[in-house]
Amino acid sequence: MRVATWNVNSVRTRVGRVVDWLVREDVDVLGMQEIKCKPEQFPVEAFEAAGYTVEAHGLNQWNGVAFASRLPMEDVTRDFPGQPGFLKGQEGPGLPVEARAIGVTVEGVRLWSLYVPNGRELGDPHYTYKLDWLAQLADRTSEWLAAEPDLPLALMGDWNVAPLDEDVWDMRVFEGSTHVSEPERAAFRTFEERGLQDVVRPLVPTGYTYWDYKQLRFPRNEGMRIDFVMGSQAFADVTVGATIHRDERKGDAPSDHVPVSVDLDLDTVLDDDRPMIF
DNA sequence: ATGACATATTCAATATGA
Repeated sequence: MRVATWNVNSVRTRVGRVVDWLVREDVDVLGMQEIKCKPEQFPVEAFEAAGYTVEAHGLNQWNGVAFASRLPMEDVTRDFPGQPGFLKGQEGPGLPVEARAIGVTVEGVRLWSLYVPNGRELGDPHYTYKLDWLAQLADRTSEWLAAEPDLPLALMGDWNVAPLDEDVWDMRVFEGSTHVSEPERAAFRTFEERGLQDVVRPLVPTGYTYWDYKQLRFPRNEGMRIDFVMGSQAFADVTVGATIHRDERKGDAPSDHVPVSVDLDLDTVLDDDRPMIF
């Protein structure tokens, strides 16, 4: 089974590219971020014509996440429990929850498509929101894995954090900026402490997943690695391949992010106690 | 110092992005 994540930066603008890529790359399940539309505006027909069904979560022109799958999707969950909300100029609980998380189960694998808040600037209320959002998600991750230690689970999406210095082209440019600050990196590492691991980096050690549209960032390869597939041990155990699809940043009207895919071998048997039958 | 570039929406000017 091939699973992928892609911040498409408007699915209505990108529908042709996205569906072409799904078919060309033989992708079974795609988690999208920044669909930038409501479910009723989502171009489902193009996906269905290619054999995919869609589960979308969008409230307005901002944010928005979705799954497209050619395998059945079960247990569709919009928002994660305890997901913090945001409203400009206001603080505290009870704020509107943005469309930044959707979970589905495919072939027994639990998948989340996540669009982590940007943070805007250090000290901005949106930065606090980002850290709270990640902390709450980490707590849910702990609870999910405590309940089901052998669950193949992946949190995938646009994390809006560059965990390592090498994940940006020049750390000097990011001095004092979001995405590389120690609190954000600590928030990201929390997921590793709670039992998840980046299943792509060991297989694809270098490469960016995002290049700004401005200032010739892509031609100069001045990018950032901020899109990740964070898998549980059971998910990592069945991961047999990974690809950052850099070529999707080329050509007409690309997203500023490229897709990241992982290949799972769900027939892999790792249980040594199981009798072998030939 | 600003904008660049791209996307959305009350189609014009603003919000958002990383």
